[in-house]
Amino acid sequence: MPTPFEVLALPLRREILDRLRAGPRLVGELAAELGVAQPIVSKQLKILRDSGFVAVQPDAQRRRYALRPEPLAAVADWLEPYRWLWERHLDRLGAHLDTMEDPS
Amino acid sequence: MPTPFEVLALPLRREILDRLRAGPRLVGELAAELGVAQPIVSKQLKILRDSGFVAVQPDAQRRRYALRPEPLAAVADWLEPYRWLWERHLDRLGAHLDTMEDPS
DNA sequence: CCCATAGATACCCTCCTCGGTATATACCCG
DNA sequence: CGGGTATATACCGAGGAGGGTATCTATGGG
Repeated sequence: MPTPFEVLALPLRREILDRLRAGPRLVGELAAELGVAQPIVSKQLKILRDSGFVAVQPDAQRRRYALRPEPLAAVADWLEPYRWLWERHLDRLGAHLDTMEDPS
Repeated sequence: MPTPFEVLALPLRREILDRLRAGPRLVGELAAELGVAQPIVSKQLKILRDSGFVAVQPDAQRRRYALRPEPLAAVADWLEPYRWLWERHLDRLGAHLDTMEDPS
């Protein structure tokens, strides 16, 4: 199973997630909106599914895909210790210096 | 030039960034800490350099690498519209519903 | 000066990913 | 049931990325 970072590396997968932000979508809807062949969307959705980015709700032959938070939250968590880099307010920097230690 | 997401996809590159959080490092120091051959570290540092994640400060034959904020901030910005997914407080959700629109 | 040290670059080889196309599967409807 | 629709899967081929090793370049020290 790929890491969330590897999953987000492909632009098409990020675009699928962007679309799903506006609400759940069927495979065919995504393919049409993105101008991509359906099997390609299905393949990437499988990767997004396996890595927890999306969930499926079957409805007869239709599959409705929706966002799931966990992997995105994991990426946000990884980013957190870097925040002080661009949020250079002194209070945050001070908090950073308090918690800084050599990552093992 | 690869996107920040593609750069972060490789675990070794993320580990390099993690080390640099504790302060600037020489190439050899990174190689030793990570248990990786020096040319491999150099190659990944070049990618991190070209994509703006790190900056170099030459010192004779030494090269001191340090973190740079921009690409990490860009990833954080991309994540921002997803935050409501896992921070499900009603006020944030309300703010989300106010700004939600179909991404073109 | 010459050697040692630090780092970058070049080259090779393998493996995996991605898109494309064809085909299979599931399900509804008439 | 038969055809059509919606989606998944299989297979292929090309390209690129990553690690390994050898070598080049630059610089300081004896």
